[in-house]
Amino acid sequence: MDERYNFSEIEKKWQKYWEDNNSFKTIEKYGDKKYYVLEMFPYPSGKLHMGHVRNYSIGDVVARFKKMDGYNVLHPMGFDSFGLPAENAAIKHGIRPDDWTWNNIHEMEEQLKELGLSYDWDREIATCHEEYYRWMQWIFIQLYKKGLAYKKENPVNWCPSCQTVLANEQVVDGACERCKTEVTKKNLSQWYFKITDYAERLLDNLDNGKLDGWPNKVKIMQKNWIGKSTGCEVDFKVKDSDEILTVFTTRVDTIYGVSFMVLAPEYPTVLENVKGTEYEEAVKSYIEKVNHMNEIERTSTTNEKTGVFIGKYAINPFNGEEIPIFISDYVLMGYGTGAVMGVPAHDQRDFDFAKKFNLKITPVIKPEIKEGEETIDLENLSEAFEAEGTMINSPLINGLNNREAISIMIKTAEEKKIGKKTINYKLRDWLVSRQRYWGTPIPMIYCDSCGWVPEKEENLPVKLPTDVEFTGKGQSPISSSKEFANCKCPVCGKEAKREVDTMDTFLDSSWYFLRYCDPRNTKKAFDKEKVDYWMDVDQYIGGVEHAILHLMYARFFQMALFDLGLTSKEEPFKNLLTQGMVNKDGKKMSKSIGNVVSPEEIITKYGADTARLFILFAAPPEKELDWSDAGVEGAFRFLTRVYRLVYELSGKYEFAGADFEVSTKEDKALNNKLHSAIKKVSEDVGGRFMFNTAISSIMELVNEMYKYKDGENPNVPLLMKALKDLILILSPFTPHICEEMWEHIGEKESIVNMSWPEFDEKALVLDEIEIVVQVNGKVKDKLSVPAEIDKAGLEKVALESEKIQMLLEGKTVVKVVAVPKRLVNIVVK
RNA sequence: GCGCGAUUGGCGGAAUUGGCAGACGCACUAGACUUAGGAUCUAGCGGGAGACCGUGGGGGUUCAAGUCCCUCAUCGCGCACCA
Repeated sequence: MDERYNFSEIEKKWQKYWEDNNSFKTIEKYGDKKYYVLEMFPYPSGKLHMGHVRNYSIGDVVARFKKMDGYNVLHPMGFDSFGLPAENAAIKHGIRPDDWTWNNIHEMEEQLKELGLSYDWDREIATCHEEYYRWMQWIFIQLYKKGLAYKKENPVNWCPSCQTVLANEQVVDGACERCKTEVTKKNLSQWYFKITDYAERLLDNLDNGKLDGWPNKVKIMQKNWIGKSTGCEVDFKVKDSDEILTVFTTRVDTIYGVSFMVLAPEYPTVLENVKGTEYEEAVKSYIEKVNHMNEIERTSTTNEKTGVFIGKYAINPFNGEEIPIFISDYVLMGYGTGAVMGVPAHDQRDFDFAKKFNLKITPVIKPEIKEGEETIDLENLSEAFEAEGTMINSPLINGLNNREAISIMIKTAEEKKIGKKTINYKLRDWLVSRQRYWGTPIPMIYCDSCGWVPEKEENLPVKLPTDVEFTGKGQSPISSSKEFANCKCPVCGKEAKREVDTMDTFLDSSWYFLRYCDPRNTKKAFDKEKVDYWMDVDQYIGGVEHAILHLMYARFFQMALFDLGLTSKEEPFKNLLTQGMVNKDGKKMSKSIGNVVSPEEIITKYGADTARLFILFAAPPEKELDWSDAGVEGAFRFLTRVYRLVYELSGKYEFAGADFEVSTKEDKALNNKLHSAIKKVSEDVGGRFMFNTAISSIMELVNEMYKYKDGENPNVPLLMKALKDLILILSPFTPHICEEMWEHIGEKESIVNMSWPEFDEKALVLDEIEIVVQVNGKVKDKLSVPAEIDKAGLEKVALESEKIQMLLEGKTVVKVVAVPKRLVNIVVK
């Protein structure tokens, strides 16, 4: 060991050692306790950023700790390697997407290895690899066979820049999640997954204890996204017609207050209803106008209500009243039935609409006014009254609380056969087709006689063609292949055509954690026994930006595969940690601001151990982390300090282990610090995920050791024991330097195979402790007392203190609260 | 608008069950060693001369509140005409 901390040599040396010795190779040990640590795999952009470093450092500390703690740890890494950037590179620079991707993967592998992460590289996967997408296609076919995949023509979200459709989840504020281009609507025939069949289960498991290890925030986001609402469908007859319009409402209690009906402009029978009438022109031009609006304009809540009367009337089935029917853009075709009953007195949107079109406002709920509150003039409402109250003007339910009225009205509607209880979800089926090249080909074939049929499983994979042109325009590049589309129907053998669309890359990432359990299987997607041994993922770590998309899709896949009998766990991720972003100067690191700190430059300047240590120490993992150059210096300084401690002591003392007594006060203090640190790190890394406080307790130990070694008569065997344990508990954070020091103190085996040190409860207990004496809750004195002193003894000692006696002079003691091991509080008057 | 979450020294943060607020680190100040220091070591470091005052503001519960309750403010995130 060099006198100087030569991090770059040390890190290279140990990275090579781990690789040469297969230090992190993992095999199934059935019956042994296992731990599956998973970090969200990266897209191979070619360069690692600080967010990756944070994500993988967290995972690595957990993996290394659990391994030392006796678990059989699965800690894999791979690449989510299908996706648009590869194709864009092809369009721009004429590089083949596969070449571009594999080059990036190799670069990123190198960078990951430079961080000293404890991955079992033998399990590495890349979703663009034939052996991966082959099984992706196989899974697609299983879902298809189970009735969970279907093709449908629908208006879909279309990104004009990416030249592809997008899932609802990929549209953010009316724009493409990836390129921020405004999304338009297009009518296309596309493949969907029936995720809505799983809405209830996806929702249930958020609350039934299965996902207790998830952040509440993520669960709430998913709950909102699924958007369950329970209500009632009611049939309204159209006057002078056979047509029935069914509305969906959560407030059937207000049905006597209905004064109009609104349909979505896209409602299928609208044009038919106005055909040849005086309303036709106005209705058509309104629909035209709405079609030209983008998502943001259309859904803006600040917009004044617009709409057009279509010349027809509907009949309220409860009171026979005739109400005018309008179309308006505030009613969405995609939710409920696309038809809404207007109750202006008790819904703000309906109120705004009624005001605009001078429609009747009939109050049917009377507020219960409490004393001191302002009364509400129901006859002259200035806004809708949306709170609870007592039913009025409603023959069937007058006098009831409106909540009770809801269930009675649903029952009545069902009895009269004019409606039924309904549950609606905001969640839509998952659109999985993409009109792009660099993705898994959808293994479906269209035959004029047989319709859509899946490719035979023995013919998988359906390989991506290579004779394609990348123009960035029009249809999927795959359709430019001369060979690809032509095939034989797997059922009847006639000429048939392949699907030329590829799968959304979110499918690839919806089961990769299962493939890691059995990554080289050429016979199956994964072996059930292996998956059952490793799953579920004990700790999943990644950015909160995946709270809805990836994390919901993966849950859906896991459930569907569970239903297919392919796995025994219904949920994939037992515990989830969402790490915060890495910022610089309070802002997101970005090229345009020019505040990007690259992992490479930090590793070159300080080494991977310092980078890891700083990033874990600077903030708790869930919080945002502000990059600080001074903070990195501090982390580096600490490692140098540890290194020097080992170097100095090794030159002075023998490391041979020997029995020792912990006798002096100084011995006890050091021993106490040592065992407190072991305990703290065990708890903070093993359970709380507070790496910052774990590291700070190690720093305290180092400070104490510096103090101790220069004191009088240091107890050498004790010091050596502390040094050894120090290296052990620091090793998950900064593995390279710890291996080096470990070797230096004469240990023969790699530190990754060592057991986690145990702490001694007895060492944590001090003989003498300091307790606080308060008078009226204010600290007035501190006393050193035997740790085991009881309540009465404590009280006695406190009252005998000189300082306290002086303060008590002339006052009456009302009460004394004594809490052993903590404090005494004397209440006086 | 609705739903989450946050607010603690100059800064990042700690205080896990209501029990000494400010652990640990950064920055800063003084000193030591030194030809020199952006190395290292030592000491100090919330405010106030002090009694005391201090965890975004106001109120409450309690012997005791950063922690529990009410209320207001600011910031961040998510959803957003979902009937």
